[in-house]
Amino acid sequence: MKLTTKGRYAVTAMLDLALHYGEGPITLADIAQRQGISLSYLEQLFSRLRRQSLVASVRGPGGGYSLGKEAREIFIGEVISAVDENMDTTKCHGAHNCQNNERCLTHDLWSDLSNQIYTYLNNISLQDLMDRKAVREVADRQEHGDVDASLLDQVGTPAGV
Amino acid sequence: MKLTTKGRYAVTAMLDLALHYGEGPITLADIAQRQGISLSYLEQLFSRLRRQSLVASVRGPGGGYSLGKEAREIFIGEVISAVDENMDTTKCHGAHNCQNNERCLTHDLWSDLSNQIYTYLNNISLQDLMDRKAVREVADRQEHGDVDASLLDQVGTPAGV
DNA sequence: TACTTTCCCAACTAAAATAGTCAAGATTTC
DNA sequence: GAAATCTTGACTATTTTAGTTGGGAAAGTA
Repeated sequence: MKLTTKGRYAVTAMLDLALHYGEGPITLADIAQRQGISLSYLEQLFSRLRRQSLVASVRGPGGGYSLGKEAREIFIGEVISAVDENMDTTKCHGAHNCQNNERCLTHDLWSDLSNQIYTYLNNISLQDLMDRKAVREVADRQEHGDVDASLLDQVGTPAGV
Repeated sequence: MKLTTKGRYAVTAMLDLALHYGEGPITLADIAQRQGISLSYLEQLFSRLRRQSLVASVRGPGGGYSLGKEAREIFIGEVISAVDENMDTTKCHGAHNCQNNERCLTHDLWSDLSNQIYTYLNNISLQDLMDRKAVREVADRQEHGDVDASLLDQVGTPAGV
């Protein structure tokens, strides 16, 4: 199973797009700055998101990205699938050849778990996230940039340290 | 989040122990052969399982490993936690400093997902797995070794190919 | 037209994690 | 004392992650 920074970045960036809906195309540079994600890395991710029609792009000055469909029609699972190849936890990716071409002892366990996670993430839309109070608070903070000055010198410190 | 071969191997090996309960200590060599896992790698995993008292060991000839408590008291989540350091999906591992020392946009999403997975895996015991029909079938197959001869030359082929 | 802004794309790379191997040793049984 | 088994730590190859680099193509603006 893969649920890494790649998927987190993709969902975060998509949520950023959703939160700025109505302001015209949003540039990756804006997202990169607001969400603290490398611009070049975002470009890679958006290349995949675009291929899945999850975002639409406009080139040139004033251009940028916007959601490919409505926020309530885009589900987290889709976004993660678009950038990470799979969210399957089985070794054989659904085939039943995990061990010597036969099903391994725990095949169904991982298969069930995958379904569980998949169902969970495919029932949460970007709109659902936007409706959450905590998300709106963070978005507000990012918007007005009223960051406590005492924290500014810690920018760039690895998370979790 | 980490749900990789390491965790899968650990659960599979523990389930093997559970299935052979009552036969005295089981050697890692047996498990390695039955489940197709490298012996040295199993040694690493069991070192951690033993530190968490999930297994008990007996040295010397006739020795091996047995479950540290009853199969119905050992939960999948425990086993995975013992070998993988964490199954958290948040970047900050529960702290709220994901972005510039503040909570990132999607913190709660990953936090909720982690709880979901954690709850799921901590409600399935080894005994539950043993009670599953599919598991018993695979165990039977492994026991009697009646492997289709046409498959034998495919042993060692990478899964999923 | 020239210039700038933006998306687009492919190749490269450093660091970390994964999935092991290898070598030595400690216990116990026979 | 020899063999079987666990125990430990260090080493290693491969893959993945999380980027960087460098070029381009399209579109708007002067």
